[in-house]
Amino acid sequence: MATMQDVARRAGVSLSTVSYALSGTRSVSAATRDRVAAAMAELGYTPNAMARGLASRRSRVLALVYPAAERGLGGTVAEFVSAAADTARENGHHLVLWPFRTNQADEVRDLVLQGMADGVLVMEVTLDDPRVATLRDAGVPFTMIGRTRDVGGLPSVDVDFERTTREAVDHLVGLGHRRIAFLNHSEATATEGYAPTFRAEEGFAAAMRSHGLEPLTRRVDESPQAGREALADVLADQPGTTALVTMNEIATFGVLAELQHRGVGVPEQMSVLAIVTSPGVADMSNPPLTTMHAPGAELGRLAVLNLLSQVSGEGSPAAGALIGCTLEPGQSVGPARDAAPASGAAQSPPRP
Amino acid sequence: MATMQDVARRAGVSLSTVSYALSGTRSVSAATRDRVAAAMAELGYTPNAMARGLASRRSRVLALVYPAAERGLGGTVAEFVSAAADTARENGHHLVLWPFRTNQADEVRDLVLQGMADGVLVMEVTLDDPRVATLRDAGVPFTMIGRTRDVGGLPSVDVDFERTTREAVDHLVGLGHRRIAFLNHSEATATEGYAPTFRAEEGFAAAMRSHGLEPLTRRVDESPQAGREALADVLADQPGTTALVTMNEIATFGVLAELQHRGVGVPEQMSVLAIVTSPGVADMSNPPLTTMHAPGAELGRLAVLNLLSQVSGEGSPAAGALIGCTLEPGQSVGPARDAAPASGAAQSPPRP
DNA sequence: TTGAAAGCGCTACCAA
DNA sequence: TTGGTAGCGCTTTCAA
Repeated sequence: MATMQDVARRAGVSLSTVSYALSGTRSVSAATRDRVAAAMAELGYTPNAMARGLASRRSRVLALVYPAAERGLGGTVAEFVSAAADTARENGHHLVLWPFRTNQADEVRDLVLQGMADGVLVMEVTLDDPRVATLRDAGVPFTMIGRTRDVGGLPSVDVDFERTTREAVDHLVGLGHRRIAFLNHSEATATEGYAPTFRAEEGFAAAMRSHGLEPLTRRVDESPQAGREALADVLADQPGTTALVTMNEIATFGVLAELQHRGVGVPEQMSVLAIVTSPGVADMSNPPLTTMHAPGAELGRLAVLNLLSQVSGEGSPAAGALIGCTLEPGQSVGPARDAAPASGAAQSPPRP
Repeated sequence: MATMQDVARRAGVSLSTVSYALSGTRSVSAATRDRVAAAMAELGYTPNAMARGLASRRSRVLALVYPAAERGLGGTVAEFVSAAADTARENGHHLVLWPFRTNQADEVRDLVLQGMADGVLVMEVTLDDPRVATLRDAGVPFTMIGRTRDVGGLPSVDVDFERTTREAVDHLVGLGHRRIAFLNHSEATATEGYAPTFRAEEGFAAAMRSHGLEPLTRRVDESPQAGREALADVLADQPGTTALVTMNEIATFGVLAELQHRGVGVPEQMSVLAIVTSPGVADMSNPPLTTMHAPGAELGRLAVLNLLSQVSGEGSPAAGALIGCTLEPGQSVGPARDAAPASGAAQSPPRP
């Protein structure tokens, strides 16, 4: 392997000039720069990341910690990772996914303390996430994707669940729907402190009440079968239901299958609005789903920029950013079935 | 940050003794070892990974390259990653996931040439994978998960598709099934050279023919809707079909929904055997699926051991390992519907 | 069983 | 605009 010293000799310049030509840290004449570049090409020079890291005390690696082994990695996370990796690269960094389990807080901290990474993006943050406390106490630069119960000014980016559920409800109410049910993530996610389950549920309830409507929520296991059962459950509890908001992709498949099985037309007799979805799910069903697409890419970009601003010590990172989902029209949402014929749909009183 | 020199002073020994005490590379008296350990604890010493990497010319990082941004990361890959990470850790290494796209072969190579990683695990290998050629030519240690068209003695681990499909067919034939259809991955995966699509298809055909049966295969898009359509298609083409082998999880959901919709009992009238599945899918349906579980964990372990043997230069790594799937009984496979009533199930002649 | 010291290949400061 | 050089914190050989 050719070293920087080899390049310097070949180009007839000093080692430091090669270093500066490579990093652009100080100006180098065009002529010199060309000769250095030529020497590098001729020798097939490849910089040594360890040496650079040791000398500069920066690895130029950002660690994304995500419990991939526990959760898999869906479309939304994939969009996040993709955008985060691109943003990191544009800023001269590598974005690397470190498959640590949620209970490996110390290992995550040590990554940075040992200099393998300059900072951490923490995904799947729970309401009381042990990793966050550990990183904060160790003074390790990090940005949360999601929020703990008590955000306390810590840097974070997250889906704006309040806004997303409100827009979902507003959209449906605007179409004349009054009896709307929310099919949430599972009870298991709630038990383990998965924040979106709570934030979306609260947001949905608040939005419904702001319209004078009663929220009906069900927590549903992540399986098609559970989706079918949840639909049956909802229709038994609230027979007049004309619209569903779902935040559970796999269960939504079951819901659609069960609706078809029962001969309930979508969207003629039942509207289905899938929120916080990943790309591609809309087209996995017939009719294509109307969705509110999670802002994975935007979150990834913001999270990396936030972390870089901490790592570079430049500027004060925004404490927290909340991004809403984007409504993407499909064919699974339409006017309420009794809204068109009746004179005043929005006036129809709730049943006792 | 305390350095090794600080620890040495505090323990009253030389720097090199601290290094040896830490690495165990040469014997250190118990007394000395204890004093070094105490000094480390008192100072809160954390070793510097960059310095160690520079001096030893080894990063102790294994890079797993996987196009997470393009594919997401399902249960099988999650099991693989988990086992690979554990095996790496047991051997003093980190396993990190580097989100490179399939066309970023040079970037993957540079990872190792720059010393950020010691070797590469290449996932989602296609029949003609550009990354494999690049890594081979650069002399970078790597192990494929999957196989190119021409394996040529390159280190690899893979699912044994030939064996898995044969066992699947044997199992069904043993239950009296004669008309068996295979629902494969999509045409799109075939177009991009995704090897499992071909290997499974060929294996299924060979297994069927070895029983004197005619293979019927359909390539199905990865969506529930496509699964429903594929079932309709198969039943139209081959009305007497009594069993399905599927290698397409999402489509399988649609198949089950459509079967229920048509009132076709599972497994009384139709057996469904899902092969190369990830954990959890079996329980996502009712009745629970009978599956052949992909050996993700075993592949992860073997892949890391193979790569480590290359990196350490010790022993010759096994060129290739093929692991079959494990049959996991569920309730979606049963005797052929016309086998039970008839006198000799296995003897029932194929219809003309 | 231990110590001394020569690097590993860079960055970045101090001079010129 | 360029050169010289002192580290960065460790591993590992050579000696004792």
